[in-house]
Amino acid sequence: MTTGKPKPKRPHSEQDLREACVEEAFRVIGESGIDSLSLREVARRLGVSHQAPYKHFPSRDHILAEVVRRAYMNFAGYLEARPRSADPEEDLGNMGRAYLQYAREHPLHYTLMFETKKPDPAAHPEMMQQAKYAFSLLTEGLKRLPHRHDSARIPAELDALYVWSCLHGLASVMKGQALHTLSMPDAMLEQADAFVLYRIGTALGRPDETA
Amino acid sequence: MTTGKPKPKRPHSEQDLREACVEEAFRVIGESGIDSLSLREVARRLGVSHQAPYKHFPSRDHILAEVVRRAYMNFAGYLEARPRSADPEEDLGNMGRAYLQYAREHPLHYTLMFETKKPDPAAHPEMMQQAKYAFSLLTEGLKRLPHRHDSARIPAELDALYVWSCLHGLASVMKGQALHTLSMPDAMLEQADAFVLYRIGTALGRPDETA
DNA sequence: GCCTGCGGTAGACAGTGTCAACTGGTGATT
DNA sequence: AATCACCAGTTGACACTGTCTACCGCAGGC
Repeated sequence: MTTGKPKPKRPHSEQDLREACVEEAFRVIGESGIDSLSLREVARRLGVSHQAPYKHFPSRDHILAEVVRRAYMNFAGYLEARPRSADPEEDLGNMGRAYLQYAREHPLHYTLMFETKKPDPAAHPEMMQQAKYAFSLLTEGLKRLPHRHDSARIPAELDALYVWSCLHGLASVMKGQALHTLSMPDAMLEQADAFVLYRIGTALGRPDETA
Repeated sequence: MTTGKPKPKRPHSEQDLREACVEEAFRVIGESGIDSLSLREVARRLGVSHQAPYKHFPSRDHILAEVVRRAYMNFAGYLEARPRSADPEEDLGNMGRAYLQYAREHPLHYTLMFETKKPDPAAHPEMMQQAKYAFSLLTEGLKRLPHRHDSARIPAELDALYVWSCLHGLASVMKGQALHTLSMPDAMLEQADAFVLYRIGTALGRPDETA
């Protein structure tokens, strides 16, 4: 009887409207950008009333927090799926490449994690849980490095912070089209990833250099 | 006669309403955050009609672009006011310290420059002009460095990009309270600036180490 | 003396997030 | 079995936003 209804999208088959909201939110953000995400738009696309999503999320920030949380999850999964290497040095390089590659291939997710005016981390701890985990991957990788001259004095977390700063800074800078307006030639930009990783290697005391 | 009017603020004495708008916008952003800036609020505070600012700015983005442009100007000025040193190495260190210090002391301006969803750089070239200038300060500083083993092959812009990535990444990471939720102890955070600068020095081949 | 333009006002419109009240159905309690 | 509570969803409002359009007064140039 009611099968003829031309619902805008699938009638969110089961009671998984919450799930559908999050997915649709991702889609909207991907199409129209982060700040043009509106719960009303999401509801409209899902063919439900403008207030329906609020039965599953207390506020706009809460749905955003969930979206960001999934971005962190996705990111951590990507880092873990990097080509593994028995050599800690090389493995860390793989992680660095994976990091920058992720930022380039999934600018949407990356923006969500780091660039977006996030909905107050303190208020959404479950969101930061995933962030913690992703960061721990880097720290663990660094702890596996062969001992360097200063490794006794320098905690791995500090080096993790350094490496993360470099990677995040580069990814962040590359993503914005700032560099094009800074008239940096494309040929140089293509080298950037490899070069920054090279410099990081130097900073950490690449073994084949100190030997 | 009309002196008794309790105008919300000064009656923007001259025809410098445009100027007053920008200043008030800064104030609003400082108080309520970047995205709660509304031209209506600005107009209200200035005691003019909600449409008055639009006589000076075509759109909300245009006033934001002007605000961001001034942030860049302010930032470049701060970098230039750093303690100067005849030694290029030390001078560059001073610049790095100034960079991080600015990010810490003027989080509002820093956010405006780098974290904010900016109003399409391509559409507001005068905004990016200031950005270019600030970046050139760094590049020039690097070009003044004593020649290193690879300075022939590596253009200064690439190293500028590396250094900027590190600095921006660190500043960006430190500004968000992400690190506190990442349970990094305060004592470590206090060392972060100096440590990252130290690592950058190593990466660039600190002279007293290669000698 | 007119007329044009510029800075300002006032009113409308389509959006938005969010609050409040209502509704229909389902599961548990009595 | 009847009742009750709750829960997902609906509708309607409110205040707020950016932006469009029309209006108004007053300056200066012809």
